[in-house]
Amino acid sequence: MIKTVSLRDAWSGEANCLDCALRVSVLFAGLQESDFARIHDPIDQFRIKPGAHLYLAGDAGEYLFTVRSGMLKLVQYLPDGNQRIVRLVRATDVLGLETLLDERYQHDATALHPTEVCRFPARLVRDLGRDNPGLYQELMVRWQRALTEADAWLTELSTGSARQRVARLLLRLVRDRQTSECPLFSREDMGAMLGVTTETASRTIAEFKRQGLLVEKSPNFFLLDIPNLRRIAEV
Amino acid sequence: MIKTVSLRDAWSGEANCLDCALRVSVLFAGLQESDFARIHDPIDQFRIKPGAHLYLAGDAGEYLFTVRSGMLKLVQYLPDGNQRIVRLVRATDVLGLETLLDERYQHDATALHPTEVCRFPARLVRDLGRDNPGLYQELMVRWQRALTEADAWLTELSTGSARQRVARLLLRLVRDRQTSECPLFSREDMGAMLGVTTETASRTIAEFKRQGLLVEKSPNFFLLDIPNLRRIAEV
DNA sequence: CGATTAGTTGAAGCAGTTCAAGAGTGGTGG
DNA sequence: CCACCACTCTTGAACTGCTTCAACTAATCG
Repeated sequence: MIKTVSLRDAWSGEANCLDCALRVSVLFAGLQESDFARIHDPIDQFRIKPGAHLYLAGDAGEYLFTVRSGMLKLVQYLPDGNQRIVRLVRATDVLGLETLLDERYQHDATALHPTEVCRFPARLVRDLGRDNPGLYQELMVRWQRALTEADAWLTELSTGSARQRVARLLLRLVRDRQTSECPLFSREDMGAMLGVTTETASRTIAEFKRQGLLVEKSPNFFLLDIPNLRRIAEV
Repeated sequence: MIKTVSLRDAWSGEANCLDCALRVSVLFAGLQESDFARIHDPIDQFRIKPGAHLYLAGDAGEYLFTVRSGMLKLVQYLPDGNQRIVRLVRATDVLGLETLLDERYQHDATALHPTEVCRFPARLVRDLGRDNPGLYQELMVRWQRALTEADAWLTELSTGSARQRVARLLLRLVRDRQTSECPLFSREDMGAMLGVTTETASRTIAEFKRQGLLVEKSPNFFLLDIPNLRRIAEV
């Protein structure tokens, strides 16, 4: 985990929040300039390499994170060691909401692609929230978004045949995007998302490639045949 | 399919929140007597029979509900008509949080057992929230609780063999309760919770009964052998 | 350049599905 | 009050899709 903005830059970090390219869609969207002046704690930025952890389940954290770019997986474990990926988080999503309630992190948060995040203390959110009811509104929106995602994972990605699940996952990855191109991740991760084995994930992807539903532009970067994938997903 | 009872028919009186038996654990826990004086809209209580809907996915609702007793299922549908139960809600849980964000209901909410709920307008929560930051705290707790439940359903109830899933579901139903007795629901619902067919759910329950892991005290009311079920759940 | 890791493919086995039929239960009406 | 219907639960038997185990290839990296 490489720290790209040091504590020393906290003040310019403040300015960064004001000028943040993501500001309209980010947690602090509703804040005024005067509010930002009250941010004394540093807001650090981190650049996370694929495979690196942002935090681990059970960690007593006091920080929330906003994803600037890239993608992370949230992983939970069963007592028998089995793991399950319960959600993916992408740009503008917030991680670690549970720390606002003094809970420990509920998942391992691990980068799948090169990822940039901003880190800020839970206390900061609580302080700002006192005078900014709008911040609570933003928080509720994020919580609900996470919940909707969680429900969708259950209905879409844990129901039906492996073919259907893979197709639905692929479609999900390009949703809200203009292109039908998308980077993929390891077959093992795909299996852990869909509740199938690595081999099944691999076989299904390989089959889709042979059928021309996927074209591999470069290693693990695919072009999707959306209409036909949609047909598979819904049948 | 059981005939739907309209909410009008299920009305069982206006609630007196001040004297509510559940008040310490309910959404309005932190409010003062003076706050309750501001509640002009009636908070109605409803009694819902098993199989009746509280609301349906897509309904434009303006109401939240607190469960007083009983149990409801939250159901989502796939385009192919397949359904999946994504959560169960019980006493002190809140339903319809999404209406606070002006979203439509995301699920069908259907009673599994005889159920009592209190209904209150989203607007009321928004109004009270303006002067009671504590109410937001309570809301966040409920949202996080729902999210934790959703994640657990994925890792516990949609992973592993049918035997494991059924065992985990049963254990979940008696968690936080002093007895090891628990009412069950239809095999069809169990299947929809676990992502297996009705037959598999039935076979597994029948097998557990034969093995003495379950004792049927009365129809669909069981006594659990918790230690041995736990062994099955975790292996 | 050899060593490690991720992906692919094959073959065998099995858990869960599918389809079908019978048993148990509750409700309705003649 | 019993006969009948509707519905859920259970069980059987055949099938199949996924897993398991294993081998091999392709890519990555010190």
